[in-house]
Amino acid sequence: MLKAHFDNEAELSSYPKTGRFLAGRLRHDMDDREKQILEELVEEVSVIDEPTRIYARGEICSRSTILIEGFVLRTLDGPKQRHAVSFQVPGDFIDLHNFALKRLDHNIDSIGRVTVGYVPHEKLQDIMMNEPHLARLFWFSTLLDAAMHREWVMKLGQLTTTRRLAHIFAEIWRRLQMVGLGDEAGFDTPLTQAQYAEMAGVTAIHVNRAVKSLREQGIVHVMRNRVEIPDRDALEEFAQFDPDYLYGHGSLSLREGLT
Amino acid sequence: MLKAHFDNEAELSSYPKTGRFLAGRLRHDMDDREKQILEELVEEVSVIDEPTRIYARGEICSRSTILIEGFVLRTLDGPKQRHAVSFQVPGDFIDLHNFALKRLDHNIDSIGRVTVGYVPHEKLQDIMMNEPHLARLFWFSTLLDAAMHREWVMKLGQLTTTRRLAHIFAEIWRRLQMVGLGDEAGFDTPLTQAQYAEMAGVTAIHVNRAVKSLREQGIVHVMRNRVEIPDRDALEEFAQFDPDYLYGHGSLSLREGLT
DNA sequence: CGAAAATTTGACGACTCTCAAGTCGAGTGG
DNA sequence: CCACTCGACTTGAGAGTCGTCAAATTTTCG
Repeated sequence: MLKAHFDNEAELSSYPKTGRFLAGRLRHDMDDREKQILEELVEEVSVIDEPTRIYARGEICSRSTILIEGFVLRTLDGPKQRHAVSFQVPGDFIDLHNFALKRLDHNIDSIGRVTVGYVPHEKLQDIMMNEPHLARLFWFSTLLDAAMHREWVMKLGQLTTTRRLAHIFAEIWRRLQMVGLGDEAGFDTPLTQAQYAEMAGVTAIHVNRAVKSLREQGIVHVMRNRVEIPDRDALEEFAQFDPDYLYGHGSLSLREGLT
Repeated sequence: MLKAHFDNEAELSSYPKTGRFLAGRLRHDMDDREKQILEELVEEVSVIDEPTRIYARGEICSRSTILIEGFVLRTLDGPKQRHAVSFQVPGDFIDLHNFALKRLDHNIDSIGRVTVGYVPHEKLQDIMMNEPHLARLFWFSTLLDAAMHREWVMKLGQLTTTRRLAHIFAEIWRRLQMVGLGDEAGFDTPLTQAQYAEMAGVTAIHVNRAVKSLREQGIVHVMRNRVEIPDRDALEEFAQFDPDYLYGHGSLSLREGLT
C-alpha cells in the first residue's frame, strides 16, 4: 500500500510542522540534520478557520508558507470567475516561489480549516547560501509544481469534464497518500462541487452532472466532505491518469537522490 | 517601444550564445562576470534543421539545453493527441528542470529550424555550489515557466478558442520583444495552425475558424510564417491578456533584483 | 509539373453553458 | 423538538461552442 512509503508517525512526532515536506518524493534524501534545520525555519504557526485569501496576487511577501494541515487552492482571477490552477496538500510549501519572484502572480486561498507555518525569507536566504542540498530540494519542490501545472494544461486541453474530475480525484488521492493521509477507500476533503468546478474550468452545474456519471459508473462516489473510490485502477484508467508526473515512486522517480 | 528594454546588438555580440537569457526580465541583474560564466557553460552548439523530438519524456539527461534561435514546444502525449503545454523562444533555458528532476516529465519538440546550446550538468552543479546568485537566477527562470503554465491553465479553463488564440499571439509577441525579436507590426514564426491547435487544446479545423474570426475583426492577421497585429491594446484586451505574469517590466516585476 | 502539407469550408452531432427551478442537509432560534 | 434558513446539491430545457467527417483549395518544394 502507498502509505508504507512514508512512516507517518515517526516523522510527524520528530518534525510536527515539516514532517510531510516532500514525503513520498525526496524526503528520504534529507538527513536528520537537514530535517531539523527545516523544522526550525518555521517561526510561527497559524490556524485559519474560515476560507480566506491568505495571499493576493501582486502582494510583496517577506515570508513563505508551508501547509501543515488542510487544503489550499492557488487561484487566478479569470475574466469570468476565479480559476483554481492547482491545489496544495499538507507538507507542501505553498509559496516558495515568492521567495525568488518577490511578488505573487496568483492568489492563495484556503479551503475549510487550515494550519500553516511561516518561514521568513531571511532564513531562506541563509539556506540558499549555506545549505546547497536543501536549496536543491526547495528548487525541486517548485519544479514539482510546474510538472503538475503541465499535467493540468493537458487535462484541460484534452479531457472531457467527467474525465477531468476523475483526474482531479486521482491526483488528490495519490498526493494525500504520499504524505500519509487518505486511506484505502478514499479520502476526506472540504472541497465542494463548486471548487471542483473551479479546478475543471466548468460550471458547478456541469460538475454535478459529471459527479452523477462517475457515481453511476461506480468509479467515484462523491459525498459531502468525503470521496470514495472502489477501484484505483479503474479510476486511473478512466482518468487517463499516470502518476509519474508527481515524481513519486514511479518511473520518473529519483531513487538515487540529488547530488 | 518594448525593444528599447533590451540592447540587442551589444549583448549578442558579447554573448552570442546566451545574450538573450532573461533579457527583459532579470538580465540587468547579472554582472559581466556572471554573463561570461554563463556564456562559457555552453559546451556545444547544434543546429537542428528538421522538426525533431529533442528530448522524450522519461529520458535521463546529463545536460541541459538553451535555445539560441528558433522555437520549440514542450509537449505531453495526451490520450487523443500530442498537447503543447508551452513554447520557448530564443534565450530560454529549455530544460533547466531536468537538472533537478533528472528525468523529464514531458517532451521537447523543435519547430522549424532551431539552434541550441548544451550545458553539461556537472557545470551546473558547480554553479549551484559556487555561484549562489546565478543559481537563484536559474531557479527564477524555472519559476517563470511555472507562472506561464498557470496562466495557460486559466486560459484553457476560461477562454473561448478565439480568445485563447489571441492570448497565444499576445504571449508570443511579448516574449519575443523581451529578447529583442519581433517588430512593431508583429512577428515571424514557423508555427502552423496545427500547432496553435495543440496549444489551444482544440482541433486545427476549429483554429482555422478562430483565425478567420480574428482576421475579420481586424485583431490579428495570421499568415504563413508571419503574424501581424495592428493594435496591441485591442489584441490584449480581446485576449484578456495581462503581461504581468511574464515578470517583465509590469507591476509584478523585480526592478530591485535578487539578493 | 506533381506530390505533400497547410489551409479552408460545410453539415451534423455531441458537449457544455445559461437560465430557471426545485431538493437536500446542517446549523439556528423559538 | 421543530420550523426556519442558508448553502450545497440536483434536474430540465434550450442555445451556443466545438468535434467529426468529408471534401475542396492553396501553397510549398523537389
